[in-house]
Amino acid sequence: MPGISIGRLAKAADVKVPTIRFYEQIGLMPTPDRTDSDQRVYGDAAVRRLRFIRHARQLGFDIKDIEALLGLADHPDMPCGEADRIAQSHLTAVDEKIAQLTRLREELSRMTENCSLGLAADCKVIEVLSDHGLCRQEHQ
Amino acid sequence: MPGISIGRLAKAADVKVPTIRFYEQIGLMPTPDRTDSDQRVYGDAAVRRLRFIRHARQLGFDIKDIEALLGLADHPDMPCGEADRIAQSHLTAVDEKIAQLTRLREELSRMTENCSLGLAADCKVIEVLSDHGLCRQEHQ
DNA sequence: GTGCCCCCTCTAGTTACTAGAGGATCAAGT
DNA sequence: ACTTGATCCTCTAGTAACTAGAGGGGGCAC
Repeated sequence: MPGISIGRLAKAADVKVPTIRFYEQIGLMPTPDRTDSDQRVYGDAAVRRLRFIRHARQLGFDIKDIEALLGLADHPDMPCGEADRIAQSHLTAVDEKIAQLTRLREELSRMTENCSLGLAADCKVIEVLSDHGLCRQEHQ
Repeated sequence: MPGISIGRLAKAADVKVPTIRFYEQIGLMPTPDRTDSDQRVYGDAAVRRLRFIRHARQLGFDIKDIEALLGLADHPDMPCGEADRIAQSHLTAVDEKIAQLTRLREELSRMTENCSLGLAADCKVIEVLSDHGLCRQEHQ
């Protein structure tokens, strides 16, 4: 009675089928039982684990971090400082990325606002790209 | 008299040496002249082109877009609507990315703020990851 | 029994580089 | 002239996290 196919697991966790096989291959998902005809069979634990993974991926955690977080989720008796540390450091990275993209947005916006839509010779977009000195922002 | 090595070009445009060879391989940089001992020799045009590429990459343009922009930069007599279109669509993509990251930031921030630093069993970070329903924001 | 969809494995492709092996060449100092 | 260290060469493989495709087997409905 219990046990769902890889396709049903994929739908249950909103993850594509090849991605599940990939996660199994890299050891992020455990190797499941198989039917006589070699088809994978999953239980509730697999659904929960895969949902956890999917959610963490959507939040931008990389797979190493997810492994660590899953390890903590599997051991509720362990202190969770590590989970907090991972989430905090990811938050910092996201903040930096936002700041960087905001600076780029500025420069792109200036480029396109000044574009005369005339000939390439007078194009601000190309001019700015050609001469870094024309851009006021510093890149890191 | 004229002509610099790949190492000098790398410094002049602030790009790593292997990256230049990679750009040559994919056709983004033209194949340079060589010395008798087969070492690459570059001129001013290469410096300008590589600086253009580097700046565009810093702004997040992908290599296909950079090829198109370089094509326009090489032909100042062409209309520049295409350059504007590329830059505009990249600007839109950057805006979307910023919006998405800002939503993620919110959720991450809520996760870490509520973390009690106690046992994993009570950890908000792990709890939120385990149950998507706990997060108010929708992911796309 | 015959579609049709789902499942299997395995390989290769994506992006934009980066790292390393293994060897040749150059420029400077002694 | 010799040596030393930096720089150059080619080629292969690795990175992250999948995605796509080839080529074939299995299961269920009509």
